[in-house]
Amino acid sequence: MLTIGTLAKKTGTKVQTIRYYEQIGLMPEPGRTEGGQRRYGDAELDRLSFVRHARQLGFSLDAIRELLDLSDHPGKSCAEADAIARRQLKQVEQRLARLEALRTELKRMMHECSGGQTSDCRVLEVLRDHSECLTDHEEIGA
Amino acid sequence: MLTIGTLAKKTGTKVQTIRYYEQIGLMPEPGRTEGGQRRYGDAELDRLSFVRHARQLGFSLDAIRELLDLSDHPGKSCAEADAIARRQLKQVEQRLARLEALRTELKRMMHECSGGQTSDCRVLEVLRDHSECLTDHEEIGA
DNA sequence: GCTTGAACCTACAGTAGCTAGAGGATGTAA
DNA sequence: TTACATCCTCTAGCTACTGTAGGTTCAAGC
Repeated sequence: MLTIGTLAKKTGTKVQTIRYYEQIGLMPEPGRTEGGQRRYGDAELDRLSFVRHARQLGFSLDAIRELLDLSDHPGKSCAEADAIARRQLKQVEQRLARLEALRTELKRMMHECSGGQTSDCRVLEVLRDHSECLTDHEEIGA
Repeated sequence: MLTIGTLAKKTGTKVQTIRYYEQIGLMPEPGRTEGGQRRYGDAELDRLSFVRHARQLGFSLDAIRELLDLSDHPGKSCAEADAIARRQLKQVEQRLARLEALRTELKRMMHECSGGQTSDCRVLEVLRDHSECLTDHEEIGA
């Protein structure tokens, strides 16, 4: 039986985050001691590891909920899990593309900075001059 | 004199976002009509364009505040603006590296998916098996 | 058995950067 | 004058946590 602190350490999670996951129904309500403290078993350790691993791969909590559901029903089609992963990959690739564009523009901007006063600063000038801006009001999801 | 809606359209911002920027002090309080509606001039249009452009480049609102401050004081050293941009570039490159790693792992995961039942699903299996996880409890900022 | 102190508990507030909705007032064109 | 798009304020919500206050429980050492 693990305390919440031990579980936190084993999974690289903060204690509050575990309680938060419980609150939003991602983790089950665990057993308690007489005094009311949470105690966890291996099932919870596995589940939390799954969640954390998926988070590290950038899956949203909603996507993780779906994945956990699939995982809980071994008879379901693998295609759904694959679709979720595919969606995730697409998102990652979109972000990559945008970040690469940002890097290019940032580098260009800085490259032209003369090092003088802000009145001559290319960094500020580029930001000021939206006519040089190539994007057409796209949002940034960083 | 521009209404808030026109300003929003011209800069690709939502009306609520402009009011939000005013609320947090990023945009000045504009003049009002007798009836209390906001009216904007060119200075505000420029400032908002600057803000949006910087946001598109991934700068945080705090960083933008600093940049605006530098922009308002033409005598200050350009080095500060350069440092902010450099910090931003570093962050972008860190995110890029992480996203690239994610893409690799996602692809590997999906590549091995057989398409059968979830009980044999590699996607779920990889997520379950944290021994295969190469990262050591790093957080994801995606 | 008693003390001590780390770790636990709940509840609430705060973070970034918006976005959405309710319910009502204003501006403008026909 | 009337219609209706747009504006106003205020409040709450979103994601995914994180932090704090004020109090309780557990386990180890004496």
